[in-house]
Amino acid sequence: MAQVTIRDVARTAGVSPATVSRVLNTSDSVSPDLKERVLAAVQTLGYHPNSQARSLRTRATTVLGVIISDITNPFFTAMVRGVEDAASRAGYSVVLANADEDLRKEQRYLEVAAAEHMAGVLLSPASATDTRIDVLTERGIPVVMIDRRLKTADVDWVMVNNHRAAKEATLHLAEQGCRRIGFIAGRLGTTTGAGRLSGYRAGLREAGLPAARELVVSGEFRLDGGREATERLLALPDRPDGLFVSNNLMTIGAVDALDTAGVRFPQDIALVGFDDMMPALSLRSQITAVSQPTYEIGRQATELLLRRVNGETFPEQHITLPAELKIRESSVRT
Amino acid sequence: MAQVTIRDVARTAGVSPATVSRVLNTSDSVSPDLKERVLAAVQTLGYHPNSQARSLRTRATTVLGVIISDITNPFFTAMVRGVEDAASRAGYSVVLANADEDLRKEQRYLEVAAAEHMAGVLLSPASATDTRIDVLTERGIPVVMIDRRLKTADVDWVMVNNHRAAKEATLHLAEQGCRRIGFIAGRLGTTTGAGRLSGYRAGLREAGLPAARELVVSGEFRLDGGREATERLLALPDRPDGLFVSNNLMTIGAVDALDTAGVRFPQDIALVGFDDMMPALSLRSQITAVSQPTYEIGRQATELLLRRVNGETFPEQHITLPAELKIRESSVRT
DNA sequence: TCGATTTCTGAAATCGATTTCTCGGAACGT
DNA sequence: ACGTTCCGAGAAATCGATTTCAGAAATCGA
Repeated sequence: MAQVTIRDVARTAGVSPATVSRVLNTSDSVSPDLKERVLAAVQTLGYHPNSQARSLRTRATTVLGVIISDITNPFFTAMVRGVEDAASRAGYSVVLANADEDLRKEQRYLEVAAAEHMAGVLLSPASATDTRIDVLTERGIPVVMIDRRLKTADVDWVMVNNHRAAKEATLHLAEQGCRRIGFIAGRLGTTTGAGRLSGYRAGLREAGLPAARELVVSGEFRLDGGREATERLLALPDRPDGLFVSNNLMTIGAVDALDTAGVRFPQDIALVGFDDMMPALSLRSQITAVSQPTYEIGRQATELLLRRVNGETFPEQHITLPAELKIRESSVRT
Repeated sequence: MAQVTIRDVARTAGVSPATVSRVLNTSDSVSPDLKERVLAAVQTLGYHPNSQARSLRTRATTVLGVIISDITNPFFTAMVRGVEDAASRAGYSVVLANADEDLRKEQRYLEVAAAEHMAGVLLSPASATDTRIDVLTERGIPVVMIDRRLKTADVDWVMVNNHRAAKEATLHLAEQGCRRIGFIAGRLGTTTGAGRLSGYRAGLREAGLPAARELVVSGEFRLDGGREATERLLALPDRPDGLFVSNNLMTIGAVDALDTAGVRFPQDIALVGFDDMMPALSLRSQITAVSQPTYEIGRQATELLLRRVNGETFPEQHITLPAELKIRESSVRT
């Protein structure tokens, strides 16, 4: 119940607090005799240093924060695996916070990260323009963006080229003979949402297809958003013959809507998604999708962040990892 | 870059640090004039109190820790939603840690929670017998177990009655005419794993069915674990005619194995799972499953924890929430 | 052998907040 | 009008660690 402090250890070991600290932290030489007494006292008392007191003094912690925008999206949770592995290898712990695509919550967690003096933060911002990371940068806490960029701050990031990947996916649909390709966009306020949309448009242009405004529907990056958007596309007088959905959860919603409407793929409509589906969906049907190296994004972002944390200075880093279009049944017309 | 401290605020406001603290925290009366000057200084300097210094002094934080055993399991992430809502309503922040069913990682995070002096911790222990929460209880940090119990400590918990739910599910399969019901168990070292197994056995007994040892196969609470276990059951000379899978991810693996082997459900084998599947799987086929009130578990556990955090003392609380067997296509024989 | 250097250790300062203690002046009662 | 209470605000102690500083002892060199 009562907190065991360094003074208690010092007293039972018959030394000063300074010596205890030296034994536990520094490589300063302490006589073997005292060292042993200190370690014994630590053992018997069950002493754990108070990390708040420590980091108040040293101005350093070994905790990294990860603020993601949707914890129920397996894309993010897979990425966190990469983060945790890289962090624990370097002796850091990782705490997660779920901003839930909500700017207010996000800001709250950024403030928590600052107040707790976290060593560094990985952030997937809820908005490319409205998210403010000043509260961290002002205090010298390094930030690395993952998956999404922030347009209003110069900062490191690690992600895939969403524009290019979306363009490729669109061209693939065109090659399959699609003439009216519907696009289900996510939050356009994020760089992923916007980048994928512009990639889709570029793909249409390159394929020589007209860009019909009614073929683009946007919604939240969630299952329901995908379902509703698909329903709207299916309600068009001239239905699309191809469909590109720009997020994994939305793709599941889209499949559901297609099933409900009795629209088959790839026969009636060729379907391409973004991000690997949770394994579950692959059971329903093999769905063509842009696959991102999620684990690698997490790992590399963390290693970059740790270099900043350790005080290395180097120009802003922008790491683009390759995304791969995995062509499967849902988009291939025989 | 440089940290703005309470002294800086005090200096620019022309008052003492004590007065600044009083303005910001207490209800102690401060003359309107000074109060205004302090608030102005806080504004212009962009002062954010250092929460480490504060909690070093007050011995209190407003951060709750949630340590879960598998962040990629949507069961847990749904539960976290309930936690976050209840916590933020009370002005607390939530940080997550992923122990990954690994006792060493779990212990590390428990130590982090203790060292960071978190206000309270919600824990879903990796083991019912080997997880040690002393590091928290010794320091007076309240802990509430969620989803899984700990046998070695007297502590509050919130969960469903796994034994009863599993028994009900088994009886349901028996009612559908199954005579040889296979059971895919999860980690038996957890109370959920063990409780579901004992419930299955009780169900067999009550239905008057023999308990064949070879019909029980256990594995990790993961997709692969479910797939492999199912393959082993299908390889039996006398195949089961019913299958009860004790976890959601495992159920997905089981469906995959059944598909691959060309075994149809419910025709060839009646199937029941545990936990709601991620929405994705419901597309594949409507699967009968024991459904848990995940959000409620998170919410109630958090409210319980917050009562402890606020110093209320009351006897150990054990809250059992109702699980519901949702009967769908996969188990119903016509 | 004696002074200079190194090694080890403890006392005290420090990190940034909160809170107790203290004291001067205003308000109050009789 | 005088003594007592109350109130507001600053000085200083405190939380639990690390780190600088300084001094005693031990080691070294000539």
